[in-house]
Amino acid sequence: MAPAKETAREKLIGAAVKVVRERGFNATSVDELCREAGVTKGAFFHHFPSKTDLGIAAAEAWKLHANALFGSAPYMAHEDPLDRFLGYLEFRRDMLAGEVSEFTCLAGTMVQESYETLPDLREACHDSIWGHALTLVPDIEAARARHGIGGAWTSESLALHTQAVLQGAFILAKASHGAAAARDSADHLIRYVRMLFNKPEKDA
Amino acid sequence: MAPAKETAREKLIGAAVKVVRERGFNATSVDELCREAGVTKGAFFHHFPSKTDLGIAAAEAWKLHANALFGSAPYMAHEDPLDRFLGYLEFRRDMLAGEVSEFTCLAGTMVQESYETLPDLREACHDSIWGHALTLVPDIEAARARHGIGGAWTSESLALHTQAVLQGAFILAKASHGAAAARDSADHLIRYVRMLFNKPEKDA
DNA sequence: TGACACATACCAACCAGTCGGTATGTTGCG
DNA sequence: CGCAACATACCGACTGGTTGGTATGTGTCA
Repeated sequence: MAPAKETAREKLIGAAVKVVRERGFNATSVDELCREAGVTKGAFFHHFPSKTDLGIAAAEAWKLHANALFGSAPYMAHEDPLDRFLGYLEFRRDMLAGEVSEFTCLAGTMVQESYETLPDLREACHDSIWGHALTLVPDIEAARARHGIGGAWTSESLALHTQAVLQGAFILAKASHGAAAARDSADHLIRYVRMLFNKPEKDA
Repeated sequence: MAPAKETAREKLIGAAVKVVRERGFNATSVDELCREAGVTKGAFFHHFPSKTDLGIAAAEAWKLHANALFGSAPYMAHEDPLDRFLGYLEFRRDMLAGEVSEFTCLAGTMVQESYETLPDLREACHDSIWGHALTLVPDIEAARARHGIGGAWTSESLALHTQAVLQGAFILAKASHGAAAARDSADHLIRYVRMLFNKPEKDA
Protein backbone atom coordinates (compact mmCIF):
# COMPACT_ATOMS: atom_id res chain seq x y z
CA MET A 1 0.00 0.00 0.00
CA ALA A 2 2.91 2.32 0.69
CA PRO A 3 3.55 4.52 -2.36
CA ALA A 4 6.64 2.36 -2.90
CA LYS A 5 9.15 5.03 -3.71
CA GLU A 6 9.31 5.79 -7.40
CA THR A 7 12.66 4.91 -8.88
CA ALA A 8 14.64 7.30 -11.06
CA ARG A 9 13.71 5.15 -14.04
CA GLU A 10 9.99 5.60 -13.44
CA LYS A 11 10.39 9.31 -12.76
CA LEU A 12 12.27 9.74 -16.02
CA ILE A 13 9.61 7.89 -18.00
CA GLY A 14 6.94 10.07 -16.41
CA ALA A 15 8.91 13.20 -17.22
CA ALA A 16 9.37 12.08 -20.82
CA VAL A 17 5.66 11.42 -21.27
CA LYS A 18 4.88 14.90 -20.01
CA VAL A 19 7.59 17.02 -21.59
CA VAL A 20 7.85 15.26 -24.94
CA ARG A 21 4.12 15.68 -25.49
CA GLU A 22 4.57 19.42 -24.97
CA ARG A 23 7.77 20.11 -26.87
CA GLY A 24 8.48 17.04 -29.00
CA PHE A 25 11.28 14.54 -28.69
CA ASN A 26 14.15 16.36 -30.37
CA ALA A 27 13.46 19.68 -28.67
CA THR A 28 13.63 18.03 -25.25
CA SER A 29 17.15 17.75 -23.87
CA VAL A 30 18.44 15.13 -21.51
CA ASP A 31 19.13 17.86 -18.93
CA GLU A 32 15.56 19.07 -19.16
CA LEU A 33 14.28 15.55 -18.66
CA CYS A 34 16.51 15.12 -15.61
CA ARG A 35 15.41 18.45 -14.14
CA GLU A 36 11.73 17.57 -14.63
CA ALA A 37 12.26 14.16 -13.05
CA GLY A 38 14.34 15.59 -10.20
CA VAL A 39 17.21 13.29 -11.04
CA THR A 40 20.81 13.69 -12.19
CA LYS A 41 22.41 12.86 -15.49
CA GLY A 42 24.26 9.98 -13.91
CA ALA A 43 20.94 8.40 -13.00
CA PHE A 44 19.69 8.93 -16.52
CA PHE A 45 22.54 7.08 -18.19
CA HIS A 46 22.56 4.46 -15.46
CA HIS A 47 19.03 3.44 -16.51
CA PHE A 48 19.05 4.24 -20.24
CA PRO A 49 21.93 3.73 -22.65
CA SER A 50 20.76 6.73 -24.69
CA LYS A 51 18.06 9.34 -24.96
CA THR A 52 16.44 7.27 -27.69
CA ASP A 53 16.10 4.36 -25.28
CA LEU A 54 14.14 6.52 -22.88
CA GLY A 55 11.84 7.38 -25.77
CA ILE A 56 11.35 3.69 -26.47
CA ALA A 57 10.61 2.93 -22.82
CA ALA A 58 8.15 5.84 -22.72
CA ALA A 59 6.34 4.53 -25.81
CA GLU A 60 5.97 1.14 -24.14
CA ALA A 61 4.73 2.68 -20.90
CA TRP A 62 2.31 4.76 -22.94
CA LYS A 63 0.75 1.69 -24.55
CA LEU A 64 0.32 -0.02 -21.16
CA HIS A 65 -1.20 3.16 -19.74
CA ALA A 66 -3.67 3.48 -22.63
CA ASN A 67 -4.77 -0.12 -22.55
CA ALA A 68 -5.24 0.00 -18.80
CA LEU A 69 -7.22 3.24 -19.01
CA PHE A 70 -9.55 2.18 -21.80
CA GLY A 71 -9.75 -1.44 -20.77
CA SER A 72 -11.26 -0.50 -17.41
CA ALA A 73 -13.50 2.38 -18.53
CA PRO A 74 -17.20 2.27 -17.61
CA TYR A 75 -18.49 1.72 -21.16
CA MET A 76 -16.73 -1.64 -21.17
CA ALA A 77 -19.62 -2.95 -19.07
CA HIS A 78 -22.04 -2.78 -22.03
CA GLU A 79 -23.25 -6.16 -23.11
CA ASP A 80 -23.48 -5.36 -26.85
CA PRO A 81 -20.00 -5.10 -28.40
CA LEU A 82 -21.25 -2.30 -30.64
CA ASP A 83 -22.17 -0.30 -27.55
CA ARG A 84 -18.68 -0.89 -26.19
CA PHE A 85 -17.12 0.32 -29.42
CA LEU A 86 -19.34 3.39 -29.59
CA GLY A 87 -18.74 3.98 -25.90
CA TYR A 88 -15.02 3.96 -26.57
CA LEU A 89 -15.37 6.50 -29.36
CA GLU A 90 -17.54 8.81 -27.31
CA PHE A 91 -15.14 8.55 -24.41
CA ARG A 92 -12.28 9.50 -26.70
CA ARG A 93 -14.24 12.44 -28.07
CA ASP A 94 -15.06 13.64 -24.58
CA MET A 95 -11.38 13.50 -23.65
CA LEU A 96 -10.68 16.19 -26.26
CA ALA A 97 -10.85 19.10 -23.83
CA GLY A 98 -8.50 21.19 -21.75
CA GLU A 99 -4.79 21.56 -22.45
CA VAL A 100 -3.74 20.23 -25.84
CA SER A 101 -0.62 18.56 -24.49
CA GLU A 102 -2.74 16.64 -22.01
CA PHE A 103 -4.99 14.83 -24.47
CA THR A 104 -2.61 14.23 -27.38
CA CYS A 105 -0.68 11.04 -28.10
CA LEU A 106 2.95 10.51 -27.15
CA ALA A 107 3.59 7.87 -29.80
CA GLY A 108 2.02 9.94 -32.57
CA THR A 109 4.18 12.89 -31.56
CA MET A 110 7.43 10.94 -31.43
CA VAL A 111 6.95 8.95 -34.60
CA GLN A 112 6.90 12.08 -36.73
CA GLU A 113 10.33 13.03 -35.52
CA SER A 114 11.87 9.58 -35.65
CA TYR A 115 10.46 7.61 -38.55
CA GLU A 116 13.38 8.27 -40.89
CA THR A 117 16.19 8.65 -38.38
CA LEU A 118 15.61 6.42 -35.33
CA PRO A 119 14.24 3.06 -36.50
CA ASP A 120 14.02 1.56 -33.00
CA LEU A 121 11.95 4.44 -31.71
CA ARG A 122 9.75 4.33 -34.82
CA GLU A 123 9.13 0.65 -34.19
CA ALA A 124 8.25 1.29 -30.54
CA CYS A 125 5.76 3.96 -31.60
CA HIS A 126 4.30 1.56 -34.14
CA ASP A 127 3.84 -1.07 -31.44
CA SER A 128 2.23 1.49 -29.17
CA ILE A 129 -0.32 2.66 -31.75
CA TRP A 130 -1.05 -0.71 -33.30
CA GLY A 131 -1.04 -2.43 -29.93
CA HIS A 132 -3.80 -0.14 -28.75
CA ALA A 133 -5.78 -0.13 -31.99
CA LEU A 134 -5.88 -3.91 -32.17
CA THR A 135 -7.57 -4.15 -28.77
CA LEU A 136 -10.66 -2.82 -30.57
CA VAL A 137 -10.78 -5.55 -33.19
CA PRO A 138 -12.58 -8.27 -31.17
CA ASP A 139 -15.45 -5.93 -30.31
CA ILE A 140 -15.73 -4.70 -33.90
CA GLU A 141 -15.76 -8.28 -35.16
CA ALA A 142 -18.37 -9.32 -32.61
CA ALA A 143 -20.48 -6.26 -33.40
CA ARG A 144 -20.44 -7.10 -37.11
CA ALA A 145 -21.48 -10.67 -36.38
CA ARG A 146 -24.22 -9.71 -33.94
CA HIS A 147 -25.71 -7.01 -36.18
CA GLY A 148 -25.12 -8.78 -39.47
CA ILE A 149 -22.88 -6.12 -41.00
CA GLY A 150 -20.92 -6.92 -44.16
CA GLY A 151 -19.17 -4.35 -46.31
CA ALA A 152 -15.88 -4.22 -48.17
CA TRP A 153 -13.73 -3.39 -45.16
CA THR A 154 -11.89 -5.30 -42.47
CA SER A 155 -12.37 -4.84 -38.75
CA GLU A 156 -8.67 -4.19 -38.39
CA SER A 157 -8.76 -1.38 -40.93
CA LEU A 158 -11.66 0.24 -39.06
CA ALA A 159 -9.78 -0.04 -35.77
CA LEU A 160 -6.77 1.65 -37.38
CA HIS A 161 -9.01 4.25 -38.99
CA THR A 162 -10.27 5.30 -35.56
CA GLN A 163 -6.67 5.90 -34.55
CA ALA A 164 -5.99 7.82 -37.75
CA VAL A 165 -8.92 10.14 -37.08
CA LEU A 166 -7.78 10.71 -33.51
CA GLN A 167 -4.17 11.33 -34.51
CA GLY A 168 -5.36 13.75 -37.18
CA ALA A 169 -7.65 15.43 -34.67
CA PHE A 170 -4.62 15.97 -32.43
CA ILE A 171 -2.85 17.77 -35.25
CA LEU A 172 -5.84 20.03 -35.82
CA ALA A 173 -5.86 20.73 -32.08
CA LYS A 174 -2.17 21.57 -32.07
CA ALA A 175 -2.49 23.81 -35.12
CA SER A 176 -5.45 25.72 -33.70
CA HIS A 177 -4.38 25.62 -30.05
CA GLY A 178 -7.77 24.31 -29.05
CA ALA A 179 -9.91 21.20 -29.05
CA ALA A 180 -12.98 22.33 -31.01
CA ALA A 181 -11.94 21.12 -34.48
CA ALA A 182 -10.69 17.87 -32.99
CA ARG A 183 -14.05 17.21 -31.30
CA ASP A 184 -15.91 17.92 -34.55
CA SER A 185 -13.73 15.40 -36.28
CA ALA A 186 -14.40 12.78 -33.61
CA ASP A 187 -18.12 13.45 -34.08
CA HIS A 188 -17.75 12.71 -37.79
CA LEU A 189 -16.03 9.46 -36.90
CA ILE A 190 -18.84 8.46 -34.54
CA ARG A 191 -21.40 9.33 -37.21
CA TYR A 192 -19.53 7.14 -39.69
CA VAL A 193 -19.43 4.14 -37.37
CA ARG A 194 -23.14 4.52 -36.59
CA MET A 195 -23.91 4.59 -40.30
CA LEU A 196 -21.75 1.53 -40.92
CA PHE A 197 -23.73 -0.33 -38.27
CA ASN A 198 -27.14 1.07 -39.30
CA LYS A 199 -27.60 2.79 -35.98
CA PRO A 200 -28.11 6.49 -36.73
CA GLU A 201 -27.76 9.09 -33.99
CA LYS A 202 -31.02 9.50 -32.08
CA ASP A 203 -32.28 6.01 -33.12
CA ALA A 204 -35.34 6.03 -35.26
CA MET B 1 11.13 32.13 -70.77
CA ALA B 2 14.65 31.67 -69.44
CA PRO B 3 14.60 29.49 -66.30
CA ALA B 4 15.21 32.72 -64.38
CA LYS B 5 17.89 31.55 -62.00
CA GLU B 6 16.51 30.39 -58.70
CA THR B 7 17.53 32.67 -55.87
CA ALA B 8 19.08 31.43 -52.64
CA ARG B 9 15.78 32.17 -50.94
CA GLU B 10 13.83 29.85 -53.21
CA LYS B 11 16.45 27.15 -53.02
CA LEU B 12 16.34 27.28 -49.22
CA ILE B 13 12.57 27.00 -49.16
CA GLY B 14 12.75 24.02 -51.49
CA ALA B 15 15.40 22.40 -49.32
CA ALA B 16 13.30 22.98 -46.20
CA VAL B 17 10.22 21.40 -47.76
CA LYS B 18 12.25 18.33 -48.65
CA VAL B 19 14.46 17.83 -45.61
CA VAL B 20 11.99 18.87 -42.92
CA ARG B 21 9.45 16.36 -44.23
CA GLU B 22 12.07 13.65 -43.84
CA ARG B 23 13.66 14.53 -40.53
CA GLY B 24 11.41 17.07 -38.85
CA PHE B 25 12.06 20.72 -38.12
CA ASN B 26 14.16 20.52 -34.98
CA ALA B 27 16.36 17.72 -36.24
CA THR B 28 17.28 19.72 -39.33
CA SER B 29 20.20 22.10 -38.81
CA VAL B 30 20.76 25.34 -40.64
CA ASP B 31 24.00 23.93 -42.04
CA GLU B 32 22.14 20.92 -43.42
CA LEU B 33 19.58 23.18 -45.05
CA CYS B 34 22.35 25.24 -46.62
CA ARG B 35 24.16 22.16 -47.88
CA GLU B 36 20.97 20.79 -49.41
CA ALA B 37 20.22 24.13 -51.06
CA GLY B 38 23.81 24.59 -52.23
CA VAL B 39 24.03 27.92 -50.45
CA THR B 40 26.12 29.38 -47.64
CA LYS B 41 25.14 30.33 -44.14
CA GLY B 42 25.60 33.98 -45.00
CA ALA B 43 22.95 33.67 -47.68
CA PHE B 44 20.63 31.93 -45.23
CA PHE B 45 20.70 34.72 -42.68
CA HIS B 46 20.60 37.35 -45.37
CA HIS B 47 17.19 36.09 -46.45
CA PHE B 48 15.78 34.81 -43.15
CA PRO B 49 16.23 36.41 -39.73
CA SER B 50 16.08 32.97 -38.10
CA LYS B 51 15.58 29.28 -38.81
CA THR B 52 11.99 29.65 -37.61
CA ASP B 53 11.36 32.26 -40.29
CA LEU B 54 12.42 29.81 -42.98
CA GLY B 55 9.92 27.35 -41.51
CA ILE B 56 7.21 30.00 -41.74
CA ALA B 57 8.12 30.82 -45.36
CA ALA B 58 8.11 27.10 -46.19
CA ALA B 59 4.65 26.67 -44.66
CA GLU B 60 3.35 29.53 -46.81
CA ALA B 61 4.96 28.09 -49.94
CA TRP B 62 3.45 24.73 -49.06
CA LYS B 63 -0.07 26.12 -48.94
CA LEU B 64 0.37 27.83 -52.33
CA HIS B 65 1.79 24.62 -53.77
CA ALA B 66 -1.12 22.52 -52.47
CA ASN B 67 -3.82 24.88 -53.66
CA ALA B 68 -2.21 25.13 -57.10
CA LEU B 69 -1.87 21.35 -57.36
CA PHE B 70 -5.40 20.48 -56.28
CA GLY B 71 -7.03 23.50 -57.87
CA SER B 72 -5.87 22.45 -61.32
CA ALA B 73 -6.34 18.67 -60.99
CA PRO B 74 -8.45 16.87 -63.63
CA TYR B 75 -11.37 16.03 -61.31
CA MET B 76 -12.05 19.75 -60.98
CA ALA B 77 -13.68 19.57 -64.42
CA HIS B 78 -16.67 17.61 -63.07
CA GLU B 79 -19.89 19.52 -63.29
CA ASP B 80 -21.44 18.12 -60.08
CA PRO B 81 -19.73 19.58 -56.99
CA LEU B 82 -20.13 16.22 -55.23
CA ASP B 83 -18.12 14.59 -58.01
CA ARG B 84 -15.43 17.22 -57.55
CA PHE B 85 -15.30 16.56 -53.82
CA LEU B 86 -15.18 12.79 -54.26
CA GLY B 87 -12.62 13.24 -57.03
CA TYR B 88 -10.46 15.21 -54.63
CA LEU B 89 -10.68 12.48 -51.99
CA GLU B 90 -9.85 9.72 -54.46
CA PHE B 91 -6.95 11.74 -55.78
CA ARG B 92 -5.61 12.16 -52.27
CA ARG B 93 -5.99 8.47 -51.59
CA ASP B 94 -4.15 7.61 -54.78
CA MET B 95 -1.30 9.89 -53.79
CA LEU B 96 -0.64 7.66 -50.77
CA ALA B 97 2.06 5.59 -52.46
CA GLY B 98 5.83 5.52 -52.75
CA GLU B 99 8.18 7.12 -50.25
CA VAL B 100 6.47 8.25 -47.05
CA SER B 101 8.33 11.56 -46.95
CA GLU B 102 7.07 12.36 -50.43
CA PHE B 103 3.34 12.20 -49.71
CA THR B 104 3.17 13.54 -46.16
CA CYS B 105 2.37 17.10 -45.11
CA LEU B 106 4.99 19.68 -44.22
CA ALA B 107 2.64 21.76 -42.07
CA GLY B 108 1.37 18.76 -40.14
CA THR B 109 4.93 17.69 -39.47
CA MET B 110 6.10 21.09 -38.29
CA VAL B 111 3.12 21.96 -36.14
CA GLN B 112 3.75 19.00 -33.84
CA GLU B 113 7.19 20.32 -33.02
CA SER B 114 6.26 23.97 -32.71
CA TYR B 115 2.78 24.30 -31.25
CA GLU B 116 3.95 25.01 -27.72
CA THR B 117 7.29 26.65 -28.40
CA LEU B 118 7.18 28.66 -31.65
CA PRO B 119 3.83 30.47 -31.87
CA ASP B 120 4.60 32.15 -35.20
CA LEU B 121 5.42 28.86 -36.87
CA ARG B 122 2.36 27.24 -35.31
CA GLU B 123 0.21 30.01 -36.75
CA ALA B 124 1.80 29.59 -40.20
CA CYS B 125 1.05 25.86 -40.10
CA HIS B 126 -2.51 26.61 -39.03
CA ASP B 127 -2.93 28.96 -42.00
CA SER B 128 -1.49 26.34 -44.31
CA ILE B 129 -3.83 23.56 -43.17
CA TRP B 130 -6.95 25.66 -42.75
CA GLY B 131 -6.23 27.62 -45.92
CA HIS B 132 -6.23 24.42 -47.91
CA ALA B 133 -9.16 22.79 -46.11
CA LEU B 134 -11.41 25.79 -46.61
CA THR B 135 -11.02 25.60 -50.39
CA LEU B 136 -13.25 22.52 -50.15
CA VAL B 137 -16.13 24.27 -48.42
CA PRO B 138 -17.85 25.82 -51.47
CA ASP B 139 -18.07 22.45 -53.25
CA ILE B 140 -19.34 20.71 -50.12
CA GLU B 141 -21.96 23.42 -49.63
CA ALA B 142 -23.03 23.24 -53.26
CA ALA B 143 -23.16 19.44 -53.12
CA ARG B 144 -25.43 19.55 -50.09
CA ALA B 145 -27.74 22.01 -51.79
CA ARG B 146 -27.84 20.12 -55.07
CA HIS B 147 -28.47 16.72 -53.46
CA GLY B 148 -30.67 17.96 -50.63
CA ILE B 149 -28.45 16.77 -47.81
CA GLY B 150 -29.12 17.99 -44.27
CA GLY B 151 -27.57 16.50 -41.14
CA ALA B 152 -26.21 17.91 -37.91
CA TRP B 153 -22.81 18.92 -39.29
CA THR B 154 -21.30 21.93 -40.99
CA SER B 155 -19.54 21.89 -44.34
CA GLU B 156 -16.51 23.48 -42.71
CA SER B 157 -16.29 20.70 -40.14
CA LEU B 158 -16.42 18.08 -42.89
CA ALA B 159 -13.67 19.88 -44.83
CA LEU B 160 -11.51 19.90 -41.71
CA HIS B 161 -12.38 16.28 -41.00
CA THR B 162 -10.96 15.28 -44.38
CA GLN B 163 -7.70 16.94 -43.39
CA ALA B 164 -7.76 15.22 -40.01
CA VAL B 165 -8.12 11.82 -41.64
CA LEU B 166 -5.28 12.56 -44.04
CA GLN B 167 -3.00 13.88 -41.30
CA GLY B 168 -3.79 10.82 -39.21
CA ALA B 169 -3.15 8.58 -42.21
CA PHE B 170 0.28 10.18 -42.55
CA ILE B 171 1.07 9.22 -38.98
CA LEU B 172 0.02 5.63 -39.59
CA ALA B 173 2.25 5.65 -42.68
CA LYS B 174 5.20 7.00 -40.74
CA ALA B 175 4.71 4.50 -37.93
CA SER B 176 4.47 1.53 -40.30
CA HIS B 177 6.94 2.82 -42.89
CA GLY B 178 4.42 2.18 -45.64
CA ALA B 179 1.26 3.53 -47.19
CA ALA B 180 -1.15 0.59 -46.84
CA ALA B 181 -2.82 1.59 -43.57
CA ALA B 182 -3.05 5.18 -44.76
CA ARG B 183 -4.84 4.15 -47.95
CA ASP B 184 -7.29 2.00 -45.98
CA SER B 185 -8.08 5.00 -43.83
CA ALA B 186 -8.65 7.19 -46.88
CA ASP B 187 -11.01 4.52 -48.20
CA HIS B 188 -13.01 4.71 -44.96
CA LEU B 189 -13.21 8.48 -45.40
CA ILE B 190 -14.49 8.12 -48.96
CA ARG B 191 -17.06 5.55 -47.81
CA TYR B 192 -18.21 7.98 -45.10
CA VAL B 193 -18.65 10.86 -47.53
CA ARG B 194 -20.54 8.64 -49.97
CA MET B 195 -22.87 7.54 -47.16
CA LEU B 196 -23.42 11.13 -46.06
CA PHE B 197 -24.46 12.01 -49.60
CA ASN B 198 -26.49 8.81 -50.18
CA LYS B 199 -24.20 7.68 -52.98
CA PRO B 200 -22.88 4.25 -51.95
CA GLU B 201 -19.87 2.75 -53.70
CA LYS B 202 -20.91 0.85 -56.86
CA ASP B 203 -24.28 2.71 -57.06
CA ALA B 204 -27.29 0.48 -56.61
C1' DT C 1 32.69 -6.71 0.81
C1' DG C 2 30.74 -6.00 -3.32
C1' DA C 3 27.23 -4.62 -6.35
C1' DC C 4 23.67 -1.60 -7.31
C1' DA C 5 21.74 3.17 -7.58
C1' DC C 6 22.78 7.14 -8.02
C1' DA C 7 25.87 11.95 -8.05
C1' DT C 8 29.53 15.16 -9.91
C1' DA C 9 32.59 16.73 -13.13
C1' DC C 10 33.72 16.85 -17.48
C1' DC C 11 34.23 16.57 -22.85
C1' DA C 12 34.12 16.87 -27.86
C1' DA C 13 30.77 17.82 -31.32
C1' DC C 14 27.41 20.58 -32.80
C1' DC C 15 24.18 24.35 -32.85
C1' DA C 16 21.94 28.91 -34.27
C1' DG C 17 23.28 33.09 -35.09
C1' DT C 18 27.03 37.11 -35.92
C1' DC C 19 30.23 39.79 -38.26
C1' DG C 20 33.48 41.96 -41.39
C1' DG C 21 33.94 41.75 -45.89
C1' DT C 22 33.21 41.41 -51.32
C1' DA C 23 30.90 41.45 -55.80
C1' DT C 24 27.28 43.07 -58.51
C1' DG C 25 23.65 45.81 -59.48
C1' DT C 26 20.71 50.38 -59.35
C1' DT C 27 19.82 55.18 -58.84
C1' DG C 28 20.51 60.05 -59.11
C1' DC C 29 22.92 63.92 -60.70
C1' DG C 30 26.00 67.06 -63.28
C1' DC D 1 27.38 59.83 -70.68
C1' DG D 2 30.26 59.12 -66.38
C1' DC D 3 30.77 58.56 -61.81
C1' DA D 4 29.68 58.70 -56.99
C1' DA D 5 26.48 56.96 -53.50
C1' DC D 6 23.96 53.50 -52.05
C1' DA D 7 21.54 48.81 -52.00
C1' DT D 8 21.22 44.01 -52.53
C1' DA D 9 23.07 39.38 -52.55
C1' DC D 10 26.13 36.59 -50.89
C1' DC D 11 30.44 34.59 -48.45
C1' DG D 12 32.62 31.79 -44.66
C1' DA D 13 35.35 32.14 -40.36
C1' DC D 14 34.03 32.64 -35.82
C1' DT D 15 31.54 32.56 -31.12
C1' DG D 16 29.14 31.46 -27.00
C1' DG D 17 26.30 28.28 -25.45
C1' DT D 18 24.07 23.63 -25.57
C1' DT D 19 24.05 18.82 -26.72
C1' DG D 20 24.27 13.75 -25.87
C1' DG D 21 27.27 11.04 -23.70
C1' DT D 22 31.40 9.46 -20.47
C1' DA D 23 34.45 8.72 -16.52
C1' DT D 24 34.81 8.46 -11.97
C1' DG D 25 33.34 8.98 -7.30
C1' DT D 26 30.13 7.97 -3.22
C1' DG D 27 26.51 6.26 -0.26
C1' DT D 28 23.65 2.30 0.96
C1' DC D 29 22.10 -2.12 1.72
C1' DA D 30 22.35 -7.30 1.49
